[in-house]
Amino acid sequence: MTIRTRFAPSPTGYLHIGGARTALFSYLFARKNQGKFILRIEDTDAVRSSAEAIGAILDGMRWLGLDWDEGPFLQSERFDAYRAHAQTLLKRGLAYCCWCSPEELDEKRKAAMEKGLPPKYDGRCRTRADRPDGPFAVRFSVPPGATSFDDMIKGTMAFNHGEIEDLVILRSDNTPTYNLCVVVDDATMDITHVIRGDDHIANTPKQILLYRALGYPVPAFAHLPMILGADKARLSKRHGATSVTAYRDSGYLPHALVNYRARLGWSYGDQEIFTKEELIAKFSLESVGKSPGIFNPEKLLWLNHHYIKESEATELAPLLMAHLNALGVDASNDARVPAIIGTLKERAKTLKEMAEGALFYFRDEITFDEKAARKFLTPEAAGVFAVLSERLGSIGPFDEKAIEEAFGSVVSEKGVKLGALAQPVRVALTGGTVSPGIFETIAAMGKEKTLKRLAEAIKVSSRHDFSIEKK
RNA sequence: GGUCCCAUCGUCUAGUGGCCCAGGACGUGGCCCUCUCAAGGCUAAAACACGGGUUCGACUCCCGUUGGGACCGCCA
Repeated sequence: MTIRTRFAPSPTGYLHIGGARTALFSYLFARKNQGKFILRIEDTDAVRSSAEAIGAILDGMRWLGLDWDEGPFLQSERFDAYRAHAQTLLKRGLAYCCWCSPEELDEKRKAAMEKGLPPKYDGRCRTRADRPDGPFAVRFSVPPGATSFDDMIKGTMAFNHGEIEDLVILRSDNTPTYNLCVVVDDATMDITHVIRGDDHIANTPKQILLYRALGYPVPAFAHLPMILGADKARLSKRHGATSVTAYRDSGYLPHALVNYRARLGWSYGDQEIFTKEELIAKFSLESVGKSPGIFNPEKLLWLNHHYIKESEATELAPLLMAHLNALGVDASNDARVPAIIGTLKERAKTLKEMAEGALFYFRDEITFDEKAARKFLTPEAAGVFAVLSERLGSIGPFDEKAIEEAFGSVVSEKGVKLGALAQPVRVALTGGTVSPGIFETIAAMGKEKTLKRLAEAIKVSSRHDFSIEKK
């Protein structure tokens, strides 16, 4: 039997960081077992679902590389199937019509909650003989007894039917509800393993009852613990960016996100870094933990930085363009880009940071940090810049080695330390005191731009008057 | 309130009765390297929630307590 898993988000928002992990685990489990991974959109709530959200979810899934084998199926296109199943239940006497109004039930529920009683539907219409006019809903008739199942993550779970109310499966407007839809879909789509968040645990016995009433085999269940925010509350907008596309826009690499989330709740000994292939080969539901995990942005950042460092400059280049564009730089025809990325990989934790750090390479005019300029762009420095400029202008291949030699010669002639030369040059070229190594920076910047900047710096330094910038 | 789930460093986790006075990773501190900032190397501090059992022996098994969380919809 081929293993079939599914990810079934409701399109009421973007692909959430928590939902994406559920998707990831379902995906990994299917791939590990040479199974199929199905995508289904649970949009039975017409009011809260939107086409934009569906697009955003598909977008997020693709970006993360979670390719699905079948779907996306839309529940809104399968209403006939759900209604037919509800009719079957009605015919078999396993469901009944209910004329109670939602308002009335809502009041009863509130009253029960206040008294500290379980807010359960009293089953009033269950034995009702008459068929009054007006709209009615269809409820599943929960039989007496108890239901238990072996969760692949949490272990054996048992529920008394006394705690389960007769759930509505068809609303009074003839639309199906969630529990009916999942069961019908999972059954007819031959889903063998239902992997989802543990907020669905309480639904599971209801669904098992539905499978049985409908005569379908019951799939295996695996309930994943939730991801919480730093305050141990369920992850929400308050915890910062939570949609996967927001991470893309902030300069995260998709695999960093995948790797991070795989390790949140799952582990493989002490290993932290996994390629996608390793994840697939090593994943198992047995090694998924039972307890909820707290989302740690710092570690994600570390992983992202790790993957930036590991990536080739040429593969990062196209990704960086978008972030440069956002800062008003079009570097698409600039041949220096790979070399520039090479200088920034070690110190940019995100692509966004990298773009910001790369800005000085592209600007026509640089603005000097006032404090730095005051300290380093002195008349003495102007003299050194002139000598250096001459040296750099005469070297053959403009590479790091030749540049270092040029610096070496100036250093020994002037009898100064390298630092005393490097810092002023850094300010002259980048505008500030922080940058990649000075030789690699110069090499990446290119001869032309370097000499132009030095010439400008000589002018500024000779004057050594920054009163204009001072205001 | 009821039902259910969970519990190892601040965080993610290893650990399936002796290998553990508890290992790794992020973060934090220190040192080294060094042209700035990083990166890298070394190093330090940091945890088995509590109380009872079971056992020759419990982080590991059982019970209770406490603390977190989820669910209780004609939402999904």
